[in-house]
Amino acid sequence: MLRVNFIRENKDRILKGLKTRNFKDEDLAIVDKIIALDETRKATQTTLDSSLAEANRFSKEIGNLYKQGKREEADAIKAKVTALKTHQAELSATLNKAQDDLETELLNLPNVPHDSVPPGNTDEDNEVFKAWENDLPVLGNDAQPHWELAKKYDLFDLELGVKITGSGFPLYRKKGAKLQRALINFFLDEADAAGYEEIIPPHLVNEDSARGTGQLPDKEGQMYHATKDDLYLIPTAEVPITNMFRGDILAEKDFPIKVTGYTPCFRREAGSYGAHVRGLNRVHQFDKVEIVRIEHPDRSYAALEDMLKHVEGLLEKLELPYRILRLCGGDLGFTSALTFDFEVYSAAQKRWLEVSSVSNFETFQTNRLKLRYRDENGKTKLAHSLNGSALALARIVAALLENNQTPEGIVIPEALRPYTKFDIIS
RNA sequence: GGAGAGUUGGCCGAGUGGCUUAAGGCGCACGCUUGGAAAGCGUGUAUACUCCAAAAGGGUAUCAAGGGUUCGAAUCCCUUACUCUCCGCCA
Repeated sequence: MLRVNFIRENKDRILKGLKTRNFKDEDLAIVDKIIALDETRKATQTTLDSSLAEANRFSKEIGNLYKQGKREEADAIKAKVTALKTHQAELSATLNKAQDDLETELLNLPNVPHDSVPPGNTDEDNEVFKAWENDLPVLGNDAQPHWELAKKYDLFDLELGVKITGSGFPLYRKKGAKLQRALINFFLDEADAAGYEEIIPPHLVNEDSARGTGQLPDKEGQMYHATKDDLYLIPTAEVPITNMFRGDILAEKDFPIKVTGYTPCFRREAGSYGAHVRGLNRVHQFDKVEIVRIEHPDRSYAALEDMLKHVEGLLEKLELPYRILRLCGGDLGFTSALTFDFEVYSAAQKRWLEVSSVSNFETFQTNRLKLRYRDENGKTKLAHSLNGSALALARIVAALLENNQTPEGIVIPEALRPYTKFDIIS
């Protein structure tokens, strides 16, 4: 959520940003609407405040008059206060409505894209920020997609997942289960070595948390909702981790804040179907190690670069062909200012699979979260928040299985062997 | 799940309707003092919104959250959340 004052002061920038996100001309009116609602809110607030001040003065006077035994004078003033209160009730109804309307409109306004965000409508318009310079792996004609390999080596069982839960809930077994555990530990160790504090957060969050990072109301349909207790299953560790700092006022010396955590992620993915969702390409539950940073605004883009380097390092150690995309205006998430997606090449499917998304949200999340810091003048300012997958497992597994298949079995990359304690799946 | 007791500023803690502009203490910051430090003394010490061109200075709201009673609520009433104790269930 953007601040109203920011919108007032940067109207042209906002409009330009909305155009990058392909807003139609008639939809740009939202900006003026927000400013108008805020005018109403301010004017009403001022009137109400002075009326309240008057009533407060009267009340104090009544107390004094009673003490002096001047009951009649006190009663006369009481009547005045009663009259004021009727007016105040109206004003506060107007104020509440203006605030609610303003909030609703603000929730509909996405983040301002960074200047480097390219124009475009769909994922096909994303800019290849860093291409894979080497040759892509070419497998023989007998190469199998990961869902076939999983059957061959008994690595995961989708039918059993269906029996236990439903489609999209894979059950990993044997070396498939061990591979999952190995990857999680590998990713966590790498994040730890890069200075991230490891935490294990709750896997269900309350409504305030879901709102804080922007899952509500934007992506309500994406989350599993435990209605009896009004809790949400987390779609990513970003939600509990970033909300650790909700409402905090940090000191400058607290920066940088770097936190990592492994969690399962639950996503409803309503409406998904077809060949692209086969196997592990798109599932309702997957494992992910997330990295989150809370940064000083001056250093958030340096932090973003640092995070890209970290994710690149992981993919290089896993020896997977990857490329980095800079998301275009049409594909950029609602809350993000700048997002880089990482894709690994799945040689058997002959397509790129998204395995990581690294974003700078600037103050969009921290405004909702009320996550601030005190600057050198003692003034509170909004911090910047960033996060990235480092990494999401299911598709990494898919690519590893496919790319590393040999007649002898699936070869485990060198860096992962200390974790799997086996070199090959055969 | 049942019964009871609680929730006050960064922290501890007083506060049973107007003397609260939330006492007192701790912490923190600055100053005085000191060769330097400690102690001591003094001053200051929340957040949000808002008024003012700005600064200075005002106003409003906030004592877990929301609602109510009252001219007036930290204080009385209702609802919810959370914490603690005991019981039940339980890895």
